[in-house]
Amino acid sequence: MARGSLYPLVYAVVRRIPAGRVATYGQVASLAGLPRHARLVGYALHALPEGSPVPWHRVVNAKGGISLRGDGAGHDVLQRLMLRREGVRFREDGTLPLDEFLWRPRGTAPGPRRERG
DNA sequence: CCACTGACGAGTG
DNA sequence: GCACTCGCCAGTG
Repeated sequence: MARGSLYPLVYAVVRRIPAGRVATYGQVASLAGLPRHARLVGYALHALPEGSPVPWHRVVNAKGGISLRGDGAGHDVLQRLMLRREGVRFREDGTLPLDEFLWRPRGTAPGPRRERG
């Protein structure tokens, strides 16, 4: 894959994330065919403009937390707000229980699968 | 072109 | 669980 064509791949995967679920940078990167390129995912989302059809707020780090830095626009707070509106709950630590809200596309199961609910 | 930085992840001690 | 290190690619000076 030629360099520079990675962004569209990342966006395509992020758009596949259903509401009420979250995905990690590494997971998105892997699904986009870019394993070990978690940084690229974050960088791609960083380049996303406001009003973009890409649900960037559904992407979190492997710790289930918001890694956003001080954008000055409060995007870090916005992400948590957007997720809460989708039914996602945060822990007191400010992190997310990936065991419950981690997006699990068919076939892949990066997290602990629940048996018999 | 080189060096540093940046929405990260995994391994080691 | 925390701190340190390496890897990966793109952007800026």
